[in-house]
Amino acid sequence: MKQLAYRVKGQPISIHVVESERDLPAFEEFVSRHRILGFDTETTGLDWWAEDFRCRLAQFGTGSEAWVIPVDLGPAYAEAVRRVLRRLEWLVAHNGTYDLHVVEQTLGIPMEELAPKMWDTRLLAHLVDPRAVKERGPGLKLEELTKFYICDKTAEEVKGSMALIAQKYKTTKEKIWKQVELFDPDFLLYAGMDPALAYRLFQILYRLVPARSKAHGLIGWEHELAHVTAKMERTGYLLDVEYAEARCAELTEEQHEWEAVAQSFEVENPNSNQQLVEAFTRLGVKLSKRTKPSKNHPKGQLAMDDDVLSGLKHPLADAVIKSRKASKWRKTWFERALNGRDANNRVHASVNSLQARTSRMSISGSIPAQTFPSGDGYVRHMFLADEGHVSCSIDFGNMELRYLAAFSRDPTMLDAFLNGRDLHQITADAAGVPRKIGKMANFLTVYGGGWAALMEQAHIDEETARKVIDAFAATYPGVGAFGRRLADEARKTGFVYTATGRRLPVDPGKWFRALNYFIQGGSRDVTARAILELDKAGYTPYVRLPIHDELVFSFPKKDAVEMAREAARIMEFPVQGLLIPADAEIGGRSWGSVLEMEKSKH
DNA sequence: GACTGAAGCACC
DNA sequence: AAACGGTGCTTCAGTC
Repeated sequence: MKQLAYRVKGQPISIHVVESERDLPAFEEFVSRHRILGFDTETTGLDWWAEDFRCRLAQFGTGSEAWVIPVDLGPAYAEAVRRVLRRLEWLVAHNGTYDLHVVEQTLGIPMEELAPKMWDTRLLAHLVDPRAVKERGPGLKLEELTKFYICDKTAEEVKGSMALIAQKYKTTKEKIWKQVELFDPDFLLYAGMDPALAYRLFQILYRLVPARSKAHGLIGWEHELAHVTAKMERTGYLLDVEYAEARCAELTEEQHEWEAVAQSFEVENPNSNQQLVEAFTRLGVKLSKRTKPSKNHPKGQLAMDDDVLSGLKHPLADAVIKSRKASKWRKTWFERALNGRDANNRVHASVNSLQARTSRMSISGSIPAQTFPSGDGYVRHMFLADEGHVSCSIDFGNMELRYLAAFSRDPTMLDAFLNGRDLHQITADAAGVPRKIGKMANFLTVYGGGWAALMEQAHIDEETARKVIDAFAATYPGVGAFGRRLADEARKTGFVYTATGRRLPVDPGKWFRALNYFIQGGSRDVTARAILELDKAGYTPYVRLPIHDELVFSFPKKDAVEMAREAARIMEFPVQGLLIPADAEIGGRSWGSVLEMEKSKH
């Protein structure tokens, strides 16, 4: 047995490293003295679905004592870890859903068995303060939280250690996890500290969760939700490899075609705005739009975005737009999915159930689904319902605006939804503008936007924009009053509380954002509720992804209509007496076909 | 090579 | 009085 020692703010943490099977009884004796322990794993990478994925170390610990078990050494170690995981009453892990995948894939304990007894410090941290470091918050990563809540120096050392180890092995931070010697003392120290820090964070964070959040049962709720989304991650989404590869080839060809055009104007790299500005200046084209001011460029740089380029009506501009797009679409969506697929051609997204500062979920990794182009099925076609299944999408109708109507109690807005009137048209009529602009004004209100934003977005003059915003305020006075109430609360307390008792911090001086946070966070909770209710009804195996106000399903073909109807009924939810309806759309085999089906109806 | 900020673009 | 909220990914350009 190897012993390592570390100090956090003068308090010792002893790390015991099991080196042979003879050490295992001492480890199990340690565990038997505790009901709850911090837990973490070190693996060969993050791709838990890969065939060559291995768990290398498993670590357990209290705030002052940690044990490192080299599970990669043989079945006896894995068996001991399995026994211990099953015996412990509670586990504490940071981003525990990842460890649930690891344990399931490499040790064979189903997620369903461990999930009910796992506490996730990432979820607790979010309930305490959801802000990223960039937003002047504590952040959500273990290192960030360690720095904020425990000790600067420890965070730096632990964070920096893997980078140093990678240097020592003359490799990259990405590859080090596979290459580092199992008993490298630096690696063992890094590994042993993790469960100890998670354990300490748990003790600190639990009592910092707002009483109001606790009273609403948010802690348990978020844990349940995270486990359901982890099951979705595990299921993965079936990839149409042929289709994806064909699109890659197509887009590569397209990109080269347009790059050649750009080169004929002596632009080597269409992604370099510097080169583009030079080229257009050479060609005598006047540029004026600037990007927002920054440190290095106090006046902003000359903008080269789609808006500017398409306005130029120049063959170079056209080529740049098209080559940029072809390359981005291929790399971000098709290649990402192809590279992330498992042996069964399934792709596993990261569904981060509690991510944004407003609590919205995010989806990242191999399926950044929240950003898939929505115009047609070009990208979504690559995802297939299972064999014998069809794709189905169920989305909430007007979720955020209904949520706003329900809580603001504005009579006109409420009436519009209760009696099936066209809200966008009502706003448009009040201002004497086309419906499209009325719609923009409605959404802009949810975001806290004013006339300037409307002017920019709708390409209208200032006078018209002001008129529309004024008309909105006059038509829905309850919305303004509600927004002011939330802003006042934020000004006094620094926070806005959502209907589920979640505390969301608002930046000083930006109190108007309280309304958006309330709506955005509240709407997310309606989707979260739907996910949990669907899980109880046995629907999780059919759910592929949540995307804000939409859930995508794969249903057996013969039962699809009935299952879709039932799922939509489960999802629908009344807030403050106003129903947020859910509408099901069934397509063919591919996700993209749902969009086509929808189009053909209208 | 790693990291960061900015710009750009894809969404709700 | 006046305010466009929230994501993820890629690339460039500059720094360490």
